Amino acid sequence: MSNKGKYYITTAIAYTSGKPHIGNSYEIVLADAIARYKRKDGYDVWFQTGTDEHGQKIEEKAAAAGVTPKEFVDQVSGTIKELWNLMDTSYDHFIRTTDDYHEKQVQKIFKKFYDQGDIYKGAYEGLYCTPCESFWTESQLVDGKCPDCGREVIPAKEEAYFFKMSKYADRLIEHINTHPEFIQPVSRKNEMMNNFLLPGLQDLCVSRTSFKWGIPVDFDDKHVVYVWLDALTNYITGIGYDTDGGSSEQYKKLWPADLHLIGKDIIRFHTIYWPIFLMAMGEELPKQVFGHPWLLQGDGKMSKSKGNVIYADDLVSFFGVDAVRYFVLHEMPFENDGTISWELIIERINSDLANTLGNLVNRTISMSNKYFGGIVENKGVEDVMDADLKAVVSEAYRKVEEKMDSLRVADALTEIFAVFKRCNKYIDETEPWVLAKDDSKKDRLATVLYNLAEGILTGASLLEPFMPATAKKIAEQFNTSLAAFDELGSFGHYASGTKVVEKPEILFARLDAKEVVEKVDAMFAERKAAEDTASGNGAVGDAGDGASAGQEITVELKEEISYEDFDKMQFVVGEIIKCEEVPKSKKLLCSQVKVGSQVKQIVSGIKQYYSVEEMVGKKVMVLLNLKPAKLAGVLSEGMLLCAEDQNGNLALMTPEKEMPAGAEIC
RNA sequence: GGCGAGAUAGCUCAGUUGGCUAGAGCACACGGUUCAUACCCGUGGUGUCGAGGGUUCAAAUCCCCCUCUCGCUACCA
Repeated sequence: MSNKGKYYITTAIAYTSGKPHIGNSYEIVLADAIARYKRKDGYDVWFQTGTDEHGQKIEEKAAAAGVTPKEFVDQVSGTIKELWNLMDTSYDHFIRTTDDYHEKQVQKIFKKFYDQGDIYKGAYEGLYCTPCESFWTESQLVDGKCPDCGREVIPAKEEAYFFKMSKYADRLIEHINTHPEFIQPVSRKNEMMNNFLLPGLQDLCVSRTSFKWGIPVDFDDKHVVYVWLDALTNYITGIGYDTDGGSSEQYKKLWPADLHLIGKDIIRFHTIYWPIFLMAMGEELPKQVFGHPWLLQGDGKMSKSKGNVIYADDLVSFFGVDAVRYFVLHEMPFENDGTISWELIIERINSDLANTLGNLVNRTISMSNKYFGGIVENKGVEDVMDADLKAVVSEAYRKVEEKMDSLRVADALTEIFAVFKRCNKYIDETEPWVLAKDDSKKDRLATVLYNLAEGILTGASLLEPFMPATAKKIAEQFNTSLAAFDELGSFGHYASGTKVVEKPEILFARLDAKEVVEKVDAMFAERKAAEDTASGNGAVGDAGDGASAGQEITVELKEEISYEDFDKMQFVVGEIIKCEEVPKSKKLLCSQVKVGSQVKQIVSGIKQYYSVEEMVGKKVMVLLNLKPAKLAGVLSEGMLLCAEDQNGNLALMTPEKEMPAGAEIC
């Protein structure tokens, strides 16, 4: 096999706040298919994945579970690694951001940035906008005020380090413009350009003091490194990068990465911040970042509280690894989100895997046994109708290669299955059962079966990167091994005279949709019941099992305030006497609220949860003396108070007994 | 509000720089076949190519406008 050079591919590292659902697991399978394909295609592949383990959210989750953050992430990271293994993924290195070598380098990188002036300590005067919870630099202020809300900024409560993004912005814009392949799909490129780069990049706050679970800034231990700076560098620390110039041979060989495979939600971090960090380090930029779409659950929104979240390991227990790999790879289009549901998976398995592929192997093996005692021999008795089969089979590799080169993995699979479909058609064309009745056509029959075996094995060899176990099983049934890609252009590499297995193994059994769905429902019901019981006992520790239904909300305590602070705020009961949608806004409702003798106009972002009709007549809790502000051009003279759950659902606060509008809340 | 993407057969989608009777897969119906996992092969669509207008010999494909969906972003006092 020719060596086509190195190929370094990464997935995003998974955040260890809980068990990833099928939408997240999709990425590792996609990356694995590409990695296996490139390996087989003659590249020297390095495939890296791992877990992202720092941050406030993890600190909170660990506290809620009553364990240390490290214990928490050890468990979740272990779960994720098991899941990746279960999916039969062939990663070369699994990095954890809590690994020593990684933490050490992150500290050095941070220091280097600081020493060379890319990172500076945030100034103290007038640079923090409390309501926006945002830090601003002098240059970002508009007329000396917050560029977001236009109000006064006040001295920052906490110091922080900032990265001078703007310093590298022009270089990045230039790079993106001259490397159209850098951001895939291209529609994402425009989003990044129009929303961030062209309007002007803001400096990024790259340290935190509000929590401890992170990599400490070694020269200022009040601070921990911002998780994204920490996480992104895994791509280089994992292969031996050293800030001081002592990078490993492996690093020198592998960097820059050929492909960062990530979800479309984190494209911004990978195409703006990461390249800029690399520029600041003086390293090359990755060749390509592909923000893949998501697999969304079709039958109703996936939600933990409904207990219907689809996990990869559940799917595997029902259908087997390769069926799940096939589904997620096949169902995912290039640019739009894909859909997943139990019914869709069953349909795919039945039509493609059981009918087209499984049955093809089965009938071919059966005929070889029935007619020739299992010996597949090329007697060389050709017919004109063989030409087309051979053409389809021999052309397949080239077609698959073309799709894979542009990362069209789903289309590559379709090309492979075209081979199997052609084989099925060939059986009908040649009618082996008719040939079998005529002794003089014995050699023709043998040739037909040989051609079939050859076609199937070529398809199986192509299928190996996508469904490794299945491909191997097929080869075993034909008592041979899978072919290398560079053999596939010619027809006839299956050794004539090989004896196939006597009893064909069913590769994929046909499934009864109704039966499976019933079992699935039963499983979910059982699981939900078990969780309800568990949460009834007050057990909150579900480390590593994101399927938990009744998750406790972690309440983060804010700074203590005095009674005077509290007394400054004026809460009253208000009655909504009129309400209308704010034109040209997605979330805003504008209410006229009767507060005692006067009426205030208040704008609230609750359109998603309340209709205009529902609002009118409601008695609500109002913060009356909040400084008026304009929202979407409409004046708002106060705030309606709401409760908000972890999913962002809102509920208005109303008095428990009838109270008049204007009643003071104290 | 800003920027962008999309709206094609029951479902999921292809349709290159405008050009022959608008395609594929799945599902469905009928026919054929029996080696095989009730499987495989063949045949079957009168689809207003979201609505309207325009450019052109010719538009799903270009332009304008409208409706709806989605993404990113801002805003959710």
